[in-house]
Amino acid sequence: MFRMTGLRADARRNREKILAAARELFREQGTAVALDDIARRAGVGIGTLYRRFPDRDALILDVALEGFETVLAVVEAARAGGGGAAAVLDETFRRVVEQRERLVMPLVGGPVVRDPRVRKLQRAILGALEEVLAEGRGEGVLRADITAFDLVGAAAMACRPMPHLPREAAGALAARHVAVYLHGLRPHGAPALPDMVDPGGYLGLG
Amino acid sequence: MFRMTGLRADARRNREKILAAARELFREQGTAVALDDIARRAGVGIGTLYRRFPDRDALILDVALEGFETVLAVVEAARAGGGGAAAVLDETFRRVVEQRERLVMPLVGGPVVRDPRVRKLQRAILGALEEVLAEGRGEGVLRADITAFDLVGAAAMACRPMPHLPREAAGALAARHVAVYLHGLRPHGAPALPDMVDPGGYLGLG
DNA sequence: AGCCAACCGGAGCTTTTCCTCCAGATAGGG
DNA sequence: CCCTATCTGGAGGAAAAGCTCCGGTTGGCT
Repeated sequence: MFRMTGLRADARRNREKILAAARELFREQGTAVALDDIARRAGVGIGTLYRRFPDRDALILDVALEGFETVLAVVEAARAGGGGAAAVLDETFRRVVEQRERLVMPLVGGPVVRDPRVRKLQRAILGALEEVLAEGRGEGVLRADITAFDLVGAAAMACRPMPHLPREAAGALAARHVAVYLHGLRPHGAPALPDMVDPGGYLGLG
Repeated sequence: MFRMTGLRADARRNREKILAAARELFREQGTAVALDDIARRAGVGIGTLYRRFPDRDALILDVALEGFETVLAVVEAARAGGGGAAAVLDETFRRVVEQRERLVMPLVGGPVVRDPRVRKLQRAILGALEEVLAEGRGEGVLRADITAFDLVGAAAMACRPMPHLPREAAGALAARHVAVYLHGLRPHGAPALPDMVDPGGYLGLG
């Protein structure tokens, strides 16, 4: 039989439940949330959580990794879908908003920032977006001074947790925001942007 | 002598230090952060924190209140500055980004949402923005389907904490994002927006 | 079906956080 | 400068969270 990972089926299921609960609670209360609460919301024992994630940072890291993987998959799927650069960006942001509750990249200035797998995913995401931008500039549908970093930042902002709002309202807000932002990316009559500052490394989302 | 509040000078100073530390830590780690940590970062004893803020919710509420007050002041100052609606929005968002580290409205679906002072400030902010929008539509410089709620949401997104980035990089990112967003608010060639969903109450930022 | 390596849950010990209380310090009016 | 109402910091008991360990359960191979 095909094994997705080296884990047994029940273990894999529980791992997913824990990650889902962690995503929710990180978004609602931040990464300082009690691990007991995460286990409780996941419906597993605390021992199960600690077996799979030796400490808080390991859990944060895995949540972040899945988030970055999802983003990369979204960008690649949008590119594979074809169309011009504008269409690719539309599709990318549409899917980012759709999956924003999964895109929890806890934004912690800790071990996550230094993890090589995270950095590799970041490079892949930025690289793919840069290619899209290059195309778009060639087609004249995108202003020239936008960087891939701007786009990742925009995605991060649109994915901002808003746990005080009903889910659909938060989703609608994000979708509308992104629509305006994308429209603002067009070169026609665009005023100059403030200077970029080197981010020096890690990019994080919601 | 003029008393800003009923507090003694040292008490007022410490209150500010505690709020500043709380803002930082809420942004970095979320509202579940240990209150001891907040007192330590503020450089005051834990007793001082508890005397001023009887529990976590009181602290969260006061941080939120100051944030909403700041936003309202920003909007009103921008309107007082004059110019057309577009200029008012430019100025509003410029200052929001400038003060984004102070605009911590913890986004917790708890007591904050129900506090009457918070709701009053929200109404004032939304009301002021609606007037600006009405002007802007009259002048033809703003697309007609944008709501005040969209604008508050945009501000919240731009204020998103990004503690993993150097401060200047995060600021530049926010400023550039807002510039693109504002450009996207112009009606020329704008595609239709997704439908709005009623937020049902509380609005929160950063 | 039968077996066993892998996994589960939570009791329970340790560490941290919560919160109260009060002896000593200080602002600021007279 | 002195007095006192107000404020401070941190010790310390209670409560919660962090973390480990092991008896019992279960998936999945044969």
